[in-house]
Amino acid sequence: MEWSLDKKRPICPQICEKICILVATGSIGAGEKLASVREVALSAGVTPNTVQRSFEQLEQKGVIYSRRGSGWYVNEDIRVARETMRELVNSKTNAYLSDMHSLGLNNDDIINVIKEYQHE
Amino acid sequence: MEWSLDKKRPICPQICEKICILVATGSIGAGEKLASVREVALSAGVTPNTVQRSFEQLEQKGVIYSRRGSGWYVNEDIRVARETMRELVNSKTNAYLSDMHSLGLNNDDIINVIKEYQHE
Amino acid sequence: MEWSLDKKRPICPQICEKICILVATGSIGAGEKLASVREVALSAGVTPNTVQRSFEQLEQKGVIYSRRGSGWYVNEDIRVARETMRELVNSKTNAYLSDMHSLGLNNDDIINVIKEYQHE
Amino acid sequence: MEWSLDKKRPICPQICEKICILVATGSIGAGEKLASVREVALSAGVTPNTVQRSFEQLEQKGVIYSRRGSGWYVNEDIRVARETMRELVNSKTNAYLSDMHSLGLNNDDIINVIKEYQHE
DNA sequence: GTGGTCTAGACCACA
DNA sequence: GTGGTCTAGACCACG
Repeated sequence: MEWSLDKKRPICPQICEKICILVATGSIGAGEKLASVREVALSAGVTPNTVQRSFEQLEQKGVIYSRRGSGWYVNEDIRVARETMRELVNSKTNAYLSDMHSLGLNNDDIINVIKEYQHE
Repeated sequence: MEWSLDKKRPICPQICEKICILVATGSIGAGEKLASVREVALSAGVTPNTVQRSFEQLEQKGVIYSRRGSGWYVNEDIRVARETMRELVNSKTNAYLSDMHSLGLNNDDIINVIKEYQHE
Repeated sequence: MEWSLDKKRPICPQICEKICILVATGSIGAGEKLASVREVALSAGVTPNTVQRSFEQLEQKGVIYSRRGSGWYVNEDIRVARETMRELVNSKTNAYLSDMHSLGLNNDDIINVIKEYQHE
Repeated sequence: MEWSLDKKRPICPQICEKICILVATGSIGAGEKLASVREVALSAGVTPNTVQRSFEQLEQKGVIYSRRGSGWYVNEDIRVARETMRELVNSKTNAYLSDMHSLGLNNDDIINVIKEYQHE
């Protein structure tokens, strides 16, 4: 699995997001078992500690859950994952628009800039 | 001057961006003297230390320069400021689009999301 | 580690130079972890703040880079450090020769002056 | 008169040095009248305040002296100016050699670097 | 008055 | 533990 983490930004939330996407898009099915903390840590090039904390945060959100001695599993109800994804889109879009506005761009400017990028 | 800084985010880059906009849009003319570090600090409600760092970063980018005991001045060539602003827009847009794509949105989705937000 | 800093001159560039030399000469290997900001501050007898600024300046030159919560690491490519050192030598030599020339010394005079000092 | 001051470094000592050289080399003769503070300030592009302080420092060293209502004059004895110049050479050379040594260059290296520059 | 540098100490999120 | 950021306040030389 390719994680392509940005080492300049906090690792933990990045891992949370990646897994959320995998769950929300069905790449990891409901009820399915996740790779072990150690495996994820190895493949992502981070410490198991960090992966553990990511999983715990996802558990708290209700995306996954743990079974002692067995591992981590995707929750049967993946609506939480989808909702989390939607919130991510919202917050990132909000932040982006806010940034662009303070950089002096109006709504039309922003749309144009994005379209330029997409055509490249 | 109204700074309207978001205290939840790093102050330094915010000040850099604000000044950059003022220079790039001509609100502060080429060669013109900026408000002193202490004045900006007072009006922005931050420490002179923070303003100093912001100005130094802008100097290193070639947007402004300092004269000891005299003050900070806008560079004669404001193209640097314009270029810096453009780079900011680029990097932020790149990051945003990259995030949206990894969240599973395609180009049309992104445009739609943004338009939704702008209508609110 | 012995820092032997000259407290009469700005500390920040002195730390930058010392680190640069250690990297350029291989005393700290490529990819290797540096002592923490706090450790360096302690051993050098300065504030962590100052060390932090030094490291950031080295990062911006591409000599080292940081991993949040982990530490500072030497860049894999140490050519940047070597280049930075060479530029330091250049700029200081340029400034020195320029000063000597405006003090009325010609090339031979300068060489002689330096040799005198070295024999002391 | 061409002053070619480096705006990034303290102005006052630069003016002092320039005048010292003019006196020590005889470009301004012993007992001769200097240009007025205002004239120097104008031609050098600095404030009269700065020139005034430079002259006062030179007076304190015994290089020049003032006659109320008349202006500033070179001291009849220019040995002080020559001595001051020599001290400048000494201190700058000391600083330069110290810098080079901390950059890891030995005596031979330094001589070589300087010769390289002079051949350019 | 101005910029330039540093100290001392705090708080935060991250590994 | 680590880096990242900021506050508060000091001192200096310069204009």
